[in-house]
Amino acid sequence: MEEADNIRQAPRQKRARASVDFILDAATQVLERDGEAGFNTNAVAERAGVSIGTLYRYFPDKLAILKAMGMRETVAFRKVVAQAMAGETEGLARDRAVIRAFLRAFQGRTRARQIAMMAMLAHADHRKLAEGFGPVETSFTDAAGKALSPIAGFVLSRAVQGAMRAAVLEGADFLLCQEFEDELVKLSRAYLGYGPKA
Amino acid sequence: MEEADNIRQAPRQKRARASVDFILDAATQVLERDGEAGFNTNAVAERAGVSIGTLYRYFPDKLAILKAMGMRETVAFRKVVAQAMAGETEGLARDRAVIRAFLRAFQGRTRARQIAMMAMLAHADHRKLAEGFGPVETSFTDAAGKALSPIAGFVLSRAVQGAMRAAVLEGADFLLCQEFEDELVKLSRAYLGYGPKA
Amino acid sequence: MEEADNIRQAPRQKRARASVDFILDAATQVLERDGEAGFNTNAVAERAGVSIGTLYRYFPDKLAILKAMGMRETVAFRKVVAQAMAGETEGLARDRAVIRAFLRAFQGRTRARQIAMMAMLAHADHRKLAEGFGPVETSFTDAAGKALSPIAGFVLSRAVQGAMRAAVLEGADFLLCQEFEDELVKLSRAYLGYGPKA
Amino acid sequence: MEEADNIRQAPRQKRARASVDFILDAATQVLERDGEAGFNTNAVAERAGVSIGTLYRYFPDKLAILKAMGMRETVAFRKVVAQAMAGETEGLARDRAVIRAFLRAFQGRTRARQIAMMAMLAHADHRKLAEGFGPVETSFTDAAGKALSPIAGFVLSRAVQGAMRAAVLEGADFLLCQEFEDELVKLSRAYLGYGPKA
DNA sequence: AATGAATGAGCCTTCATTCAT
DNA sequence: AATGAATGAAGGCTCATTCAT
Repeated sequence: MEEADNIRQAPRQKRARASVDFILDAATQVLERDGEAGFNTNAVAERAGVSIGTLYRYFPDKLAILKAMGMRETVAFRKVVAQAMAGETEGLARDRAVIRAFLRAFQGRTRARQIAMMAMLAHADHRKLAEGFGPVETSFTDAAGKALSPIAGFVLSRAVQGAMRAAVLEGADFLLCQEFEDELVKLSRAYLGYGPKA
Repeated sequence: MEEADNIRQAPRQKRARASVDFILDAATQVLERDGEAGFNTNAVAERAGVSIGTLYRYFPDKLAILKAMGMRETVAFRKVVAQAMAGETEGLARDRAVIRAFLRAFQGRTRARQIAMMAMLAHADHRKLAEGFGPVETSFTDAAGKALSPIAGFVLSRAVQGAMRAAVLEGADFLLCQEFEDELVKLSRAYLGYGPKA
Repeated sequence: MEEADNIRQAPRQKRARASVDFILDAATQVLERDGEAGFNTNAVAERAGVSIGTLYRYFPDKLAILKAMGMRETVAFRKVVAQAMAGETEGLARDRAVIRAFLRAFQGRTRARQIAMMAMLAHADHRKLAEGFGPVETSFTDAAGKALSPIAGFVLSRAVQGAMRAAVLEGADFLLCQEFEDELVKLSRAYLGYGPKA
Repeated sequence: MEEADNIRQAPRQKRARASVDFILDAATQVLERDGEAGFNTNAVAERAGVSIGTLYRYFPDKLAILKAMGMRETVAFRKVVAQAMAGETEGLARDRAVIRAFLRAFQGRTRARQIAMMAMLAHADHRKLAEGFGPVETSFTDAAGKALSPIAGFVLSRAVQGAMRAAVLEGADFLLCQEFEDELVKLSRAYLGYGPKA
């Protein structure tokens, strides 16, 4: 209801809501299959099974689709993070849970995600994309129990994500190795001042 | 024989060498001025002061220009890193020197660089771009004097760069603050096991 | 049975009659506000406060709206002319009354009318638009009391209107000056053979 | 050289000059054949025998073509008028010569011209189109040898042209009759105060 | 009768690339 | 080697019109 920013017409009927989702799904698929070069409105509409006119009913222009994809991913990511933070993932320290959740998101379709991620990085509003970090940043406390400064929170969250993104973008083969996850956790904990063995 | 991947003809004469540089300079300027949308071969050629035909003598296609830009930046970055690593920057610890060199590179043209960086991230070959990290990764040793594992080297270098990139991409206003630099250094040292006061 | 040429369904109910008028009013406003480029069926329907489907109940296609606008203007013009001819405008010679009535019609919204007029000129059926001249042409008599030939009637009416239209289309600033009106009257009378002082 | 207003690139080579003329000729033909509805850039380019890209090399957009057509017609009209004014058309009074020149211009392709004229009226810059009248207006003198006031000059020139245009637009069958010409001349002379038999 | 979501033909325009000069 | 006019495939987008509800 309040995501109308990039949406031409708030789709209240379920049919309309479905159209938006079809289009976003189709956009993801097109991006994964053909890369950014093949990402054009006609292809997306066709893949979504809607007419080009319908596509333009819900998105003012091509870029808005890309942005909406970014937002949808971000929202999904936030949910995962929130779950991890809430300790729902039992038996795992929260930091490890968040990192693992992110890494697992790429399971199986690494190459495809790489393209989609690059396209998104190129066009999305990084400020908005980053909003999801807010809760993560503010929730961390260092070994002494002190809350992080805003800059420290920024550094930690972006550093961990930067390493994970780089692994995806560079097609690193250790993306799903345990050692990689361990090192990320180690980075986080070291920064927060927990002992190396924590 | 030594024809580079993306260069049609190895430019041996100085005039040709100059043309390539003019084109790359022009490409950077166009990207900064008009964003990726305005980045087209005709604009680049015009800005470079060469004909479109000449541009195509040196670059097989548009993408090659973007890739070459990425490579040139990378080479420049490597040089800075190498200098910092060599301790040429007197009175500064090597790690801090590298970080500072990177941060300073954005001084004054943050917004422009953001666009250029996004475009590059979207199209460049991340594997090749990352090659510059090789020396950095392998040179670091932890507090115990032990060399880092490849994955650990990867995590450290990408984490630091990830945080710096994010600051640029998100338009963070603390990009040139001392605290930001300090936190990056702290991140690096904590990960390597140096005491928090190091 | 009495289905007008450009009207799908003779609107007998007042509500329907009102819809047609709303649409025509809206069409005029859209044309004045956005020019011909912005003149599309969706915009007209929205401005009229009816659905696009309803618009198509009363007009078979877009062009019909433009034609109906032209006809409505013509009818209104005829009424003014008839009044002037009937001497209802007291104290003014009939010819001057007709000319003044036309000129006054543009008072206050010159620019808007210019666009509307151009659009109408471009699409309307000029033969039909001109029918309103019939009574004017045949009613004039020359100084000797002889009726005008059809061609002479045509020349006189179109000449006067041509000068007035040109003043609107060229944005002449003397549109409402007394001298302009005087010259038009003079033209008319001179042609009819009345002395220059008439 | 100074018509660059609507021309993207001053065509100095003869080939380029020819392209512009081809395009303008083609535009006229398309307009005459298919009306304004069929007047699209692709059709014009095809008819002109040039690629759509070439068309856009010389005209920034579709409207510019229409405007250039208007200007070309105006320039041609000016030439005819100038000739008539210069008395080159021997044995004919100057006013009659101008009128006849205009009327003859429609010979043979009345219907086609009507469409073209309407399209031009709808989009052209009427101020610019009217510039050609300058010399005509200022050259006329009344029966007493006195120059006309600006407004009187305007009224005379637009009145005569208005009647002629109306004949074209309404498809009048007397367009080329002698009586029509005679009445136009009579209108002009009566207005200027020459005796009815002049 | 009214609605308005959906359709899709088709238009304008861009720009990577070629090649005759 | 360089030039730059020409090409034309491709794609973003509009909007007149339909029809299920």
